[in-house]
Amino acid sequence: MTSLEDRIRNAAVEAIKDLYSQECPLNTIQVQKTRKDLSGDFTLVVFPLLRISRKNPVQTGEDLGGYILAKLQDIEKFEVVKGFLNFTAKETYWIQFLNNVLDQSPYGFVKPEKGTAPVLVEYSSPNTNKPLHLGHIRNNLLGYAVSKLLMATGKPVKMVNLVNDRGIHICKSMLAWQRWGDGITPEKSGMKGDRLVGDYYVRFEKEYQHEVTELQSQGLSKEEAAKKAPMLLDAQEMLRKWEAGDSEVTALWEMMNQWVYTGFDTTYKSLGIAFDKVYYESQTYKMGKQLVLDGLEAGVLYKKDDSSVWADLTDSGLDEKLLLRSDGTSVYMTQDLGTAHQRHEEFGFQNHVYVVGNEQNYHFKVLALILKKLGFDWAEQLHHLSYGMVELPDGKMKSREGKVVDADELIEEMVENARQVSKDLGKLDGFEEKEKEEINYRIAMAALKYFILKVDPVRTMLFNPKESIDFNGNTGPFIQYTYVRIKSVLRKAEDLNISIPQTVSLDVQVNEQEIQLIKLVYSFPELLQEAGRQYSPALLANYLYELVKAFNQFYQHSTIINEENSELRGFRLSLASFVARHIQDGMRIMGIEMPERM
RNA sequence: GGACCAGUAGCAUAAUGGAUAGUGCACCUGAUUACGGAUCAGGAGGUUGGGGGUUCGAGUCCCUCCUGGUCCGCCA
Repeated sequence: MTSLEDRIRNAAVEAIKDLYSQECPLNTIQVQKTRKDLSGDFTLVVFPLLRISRKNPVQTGEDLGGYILAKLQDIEKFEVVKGFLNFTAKETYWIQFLNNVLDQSPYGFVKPEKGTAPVLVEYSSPNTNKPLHLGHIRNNLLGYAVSKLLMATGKPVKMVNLVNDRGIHICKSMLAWQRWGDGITPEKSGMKGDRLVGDYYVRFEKEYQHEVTELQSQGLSKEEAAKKAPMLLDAQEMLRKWEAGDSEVTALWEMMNQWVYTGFDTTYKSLGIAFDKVYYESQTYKMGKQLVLDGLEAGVLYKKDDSSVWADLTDSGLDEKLLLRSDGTSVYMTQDLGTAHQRHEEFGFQNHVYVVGNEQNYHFKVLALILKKLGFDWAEQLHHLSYGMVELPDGKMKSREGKVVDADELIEEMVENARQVSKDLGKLDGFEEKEKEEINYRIAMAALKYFILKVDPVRTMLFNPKESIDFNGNTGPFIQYTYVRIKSVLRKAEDLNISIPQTVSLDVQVNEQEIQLIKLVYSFPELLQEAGRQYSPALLANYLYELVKAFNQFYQHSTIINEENSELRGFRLSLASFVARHIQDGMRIMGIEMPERM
């Protein structure tokens, strides 16, 4: 069925043809939702058409409004306010619309087309030398939600993770563990593996600073001291051994990385995220070299006297970028060129989304430019989903100063808070302990996830632990609460053997709140598409909040079960039941699960 | 030094170039012997960082300045 907005657009084109004898392209007709404080549902903006009509805005609006009203049966009336032509749809139009979507589940989602190339979403991408923190949480939640969002708009998605499991930072942890670990393991210490390894990374930095200070007191400059501290030299030596495949170093590296992975798995599981494929930099860090050599041969790259290889990006207003060191080895950029190429060969992706913080804006700009230089047209299909940092009320997180919000600790803190609120309200009294825990966990994660995802990704966001655990207002638990209340009503209906109709009568007298609710629902499919286009779960989050607010208004205003008119009661039950499913489906995109009671 | 991003009530945030800039928290006032009050209704709070420009119309686009952040490594 063509949407009413589209039919208004088409009718407007015809009207202009008939009334003014002019051709008017469809896309110049602007139809949008009417502001909610004015009467009407759809607004046709008249201003751009004045050139064609050669009349004033009000007269033009009247002309078009009269024509379109006569043409479209679903229009009840129109009104011209200044240069805006506002149409009101008939109530039966909305009820009919509801009837059409009642059985759609999930409503508004587009089924994935078979045989189309996937969208790759790379996210998480942790280093294996320390546990995940709040910044990673934003990354993980965004990556997962965007993936689900794209799936809901009909795109097949592959979620991939690129683990940075090699390099000097891992060697630092390894070295410190070797020296001071005394053979400790996660099992012996009872610590999560990623935490244990992270502690030795911190230990390294601490001891290293001692050495630097010591050297400085012997008269070296700060820079020299930082370069010549024995521990750093040892770590570098360890990295060289690792690259040479030294069996002892490799064994240590494998063992400690494994501890970290086990720890990460726990955190990933708490966050409810997963990947279709995991890449490891230890296996990809040499990639891309051949691409660069090919580029060199083709003359799009160049070699300096010391035989290092560079891309000249000055024609794009950027710098020169190193791609191969003078000893012929790859750098980070080279590796990313290689993995992008490999993934394109492997998946033939239609798009590749990189969920990476905005401090790497330059990197991804350069990545695309170089791929383009190398002759790969699909460079344009790469998209850097750049998100802002998460700051704390007292400023930025700083790993070195220990000013980080640990992911596991934060999650536990959120759960503890949910426990407290549930306990204070006494709503879970009499529930089994296991069930309580599950509910509190869902509430806690809803609070955390929603708090982070409702903010536009590009923004630097402030994470205030005190506010994030708020369960009122524009929060995840508020949305869950609305869902739970609906479910409670539906259970009650079932107990009373009141059935929920599959279709509702067009004759029911609906009220303002009900119409408002249906109109919001009507706008969802387009909103979902827009959220997908913008890679923005925030749009979805804010829609869902609007939706539950509208439902709460309806719920407060009208009785459902106790409504005496059975047709009206049926209508309200169908609407409520539909909204419950709709909320659940929408929240699931953001990785948020609904409790049945709370 | 160069480049990129952001700046919206006390705080946190929303707004395909469209109407009187929405919303939450906090603050004030009301509503219930409840289909679950973790709710709803109402109030107060704004020169959208400053200035200029484009447009019928600018928080949104352009220029400029201010503030904050990030990047510009033979690190990843």
